[in-house]
Amino acid sequence: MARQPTTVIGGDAEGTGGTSAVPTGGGRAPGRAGRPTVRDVAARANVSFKTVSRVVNNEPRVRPETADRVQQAIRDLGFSRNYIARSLRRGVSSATIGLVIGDVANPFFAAMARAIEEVARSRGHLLVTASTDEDVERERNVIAALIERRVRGIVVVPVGHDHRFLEQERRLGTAIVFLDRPPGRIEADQVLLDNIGGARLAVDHLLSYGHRRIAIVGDRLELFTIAQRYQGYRDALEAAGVQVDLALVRFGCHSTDDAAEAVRDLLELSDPPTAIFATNNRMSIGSVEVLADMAQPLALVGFDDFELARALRLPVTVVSYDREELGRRAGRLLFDRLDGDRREPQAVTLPTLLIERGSGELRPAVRTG
Amino acid sequence: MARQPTTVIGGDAEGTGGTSAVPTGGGRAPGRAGRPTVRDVAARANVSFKTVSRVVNNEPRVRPETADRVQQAIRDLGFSRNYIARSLRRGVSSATIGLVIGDVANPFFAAMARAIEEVARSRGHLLVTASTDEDVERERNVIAALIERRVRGIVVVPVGHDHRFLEQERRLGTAIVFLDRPPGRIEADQVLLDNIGGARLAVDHLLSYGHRRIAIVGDRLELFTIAQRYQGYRDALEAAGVQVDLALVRFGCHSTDDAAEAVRDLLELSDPPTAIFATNNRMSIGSVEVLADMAQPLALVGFDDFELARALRLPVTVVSYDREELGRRAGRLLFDRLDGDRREPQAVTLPTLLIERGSGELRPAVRTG
DNA sequence: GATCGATGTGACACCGTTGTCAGGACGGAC
DNA sequence: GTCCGTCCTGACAACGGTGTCACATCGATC
Repeated sequence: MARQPTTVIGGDAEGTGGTSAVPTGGGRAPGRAGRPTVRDVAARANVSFKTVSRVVNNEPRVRPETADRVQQAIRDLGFSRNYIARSLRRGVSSATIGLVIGDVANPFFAAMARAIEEVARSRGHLLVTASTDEDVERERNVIAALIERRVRGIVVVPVGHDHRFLEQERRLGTAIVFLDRPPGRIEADQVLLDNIGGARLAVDHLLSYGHRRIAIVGDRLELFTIAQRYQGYRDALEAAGVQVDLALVRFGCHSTDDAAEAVRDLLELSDPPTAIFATNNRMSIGSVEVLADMAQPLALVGFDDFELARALRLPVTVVSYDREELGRRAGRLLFDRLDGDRREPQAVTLPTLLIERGSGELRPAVRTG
Repeated sequence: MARQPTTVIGGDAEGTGGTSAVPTGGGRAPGRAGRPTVRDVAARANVSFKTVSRVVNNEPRVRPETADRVQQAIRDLGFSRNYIARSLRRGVSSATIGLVIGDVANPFFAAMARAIEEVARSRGHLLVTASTDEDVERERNVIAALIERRVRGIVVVPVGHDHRFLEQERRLGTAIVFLDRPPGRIEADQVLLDNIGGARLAVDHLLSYGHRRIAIVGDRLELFTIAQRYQGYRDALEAAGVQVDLALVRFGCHSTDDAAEAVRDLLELSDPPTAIFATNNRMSIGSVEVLADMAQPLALVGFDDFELARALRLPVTVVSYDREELGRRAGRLLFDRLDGDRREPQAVTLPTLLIERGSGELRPAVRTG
């Protein structure tokens, strides 16, 4: 190792004064500046550039000795096939698919991204992941950017409610699969979760432990998944002959703090709930922070599992599901389309599962009014 | 909405029998099959295809009326510029950069990915993210795939210990920045964490609370970051005049369960530790699961913060740092290079920070031997 | 009225591959 | 020796844009 690179701790990388360029190293570089092309390799191996192409693509009908010479030249020059030119010529775009999600840093999306990447990898494709921050305009921009780059397909967790602009794209050959939320105003492939069934599972569970006053805490009701879970909540109560008390319905919470606040507020009611259904993991976490400090905590079931749910002071019972499977199914559907599947748009709905950990198995406390 | 898409719950998407193709819709499609090109637009707008190119690129010197006509034709045909062709001609690759990490589903990597994506976005670039699963061969394959696609630069959290194969790529114009771990056998830009300093912070903290028998629990010592943290541990002890007791040194744990096992084992020693330094968040979680059940828990400081660390039964004191900043710095360094920065390879090291939550502020229990 | 510069547009080559087709070398059958 | 088929190789167009250069038009200037 020649010498240590300049070190800068913290701060805004002060210049080091040095202006020496990165050493250009030994003379392997091809004649012209820039990357070696098939022609450079051809010249070195004394063949036509078409023959180089044949070798690179493992086409038959190349004499072994010729192929060896070409391979050697490829190694000598550090040639790497230009996928851009290849894609252009082939008409089909680079072996790349796009993923449009709310935020990669959110574990929910990250798990799906990983699963889709895995499917893509098994098909020799790379994955371009773009975050929308749940912003409709960004969604459109990002999708346009992916289309300009001619990705072969796009998996999208949609934000907007009008995706007609994608209809034409689909006709032109870009496969599109909607994930976790349905498309707006077009028919298209979609992979969703059984939100209604999952919510029913949660609420039925609480009902079976004797609860009748069950609160629901959730994010914005405009979000498809949240609306669905509310639906399931109402269905379960109705089926049990319990009337929905709107005083126990709290939507519009976004952060864990919002949820904690809502729960504290519920506890102040003259006729407080005995159980809480939290419609996503942020709601669960916010709720459990309040409940865990109580001598006789309310029961709690959350939708969506989260790491450490079992390590908390009050281990949280949740409605869980397979995040990876969601991504995997979307990925498979996408590649099926690319393989020429021409069936009518498919809608896949994945099941949920209740995991008992304690918080959901608490019985209503005896009223000490 | 015409009719509901076919619904399939769970299982392996049984065929629906239907074979009707997605309707091809109204006649807007260009003359030939496939996507409209500049030539199609030109024909419709009665201009040369070069003029279309001018309009698309906002070049000056196009009469407004002409531009309007072209814009209209673009809308009519649903034209989207082919970035692949553009890239080929421009010589510079599509506005895309690559990110090579262990696993997107790991929150540590996901946070960095998000930060890098944000930098890329502000520069009009998209991000291709690829996971290596910490496998050396996959690392090489993935990097080769990125290079074939001519990404403009690559940020890599390296696995292997020999990256000489990248030296030539860098000469040929691909910017490369190493993140979180240093490159092997080449000099290159790198953004690292102050692992040694962070470990000293943790151990000094425990020493200041009176601990002398401090155990260390960690993953494989071959991992750069773990080795560095071990170094910091030894430095701190040495500076305090405490000799390292190898009985308290436990490496090779990978899962949280491994860590819990190691901690239980440490407790069985005839002269057990009074405190534990966990070298990453899995180790912290495994340790805290054991400690939280003790009447008089050992003190614990972990390296790397994790969600809910404060909501656990025993809130965990950690050495934290800014994951996003790690990614951001790497992204900025990358784009600086793409902007023509020719300084010698830079090494940025980011600082760490101790967050007190309780577990690290426990004093040694009085021996009741 | 000729000259000039600015403006708007088009013709054409080129980026680095792959697809098509043509053709030379060689061996076997007649 | 001729013919044919197989095997190997090369010439050239094409993919869909961008860069360069040339040219037509037009108003201003002397």
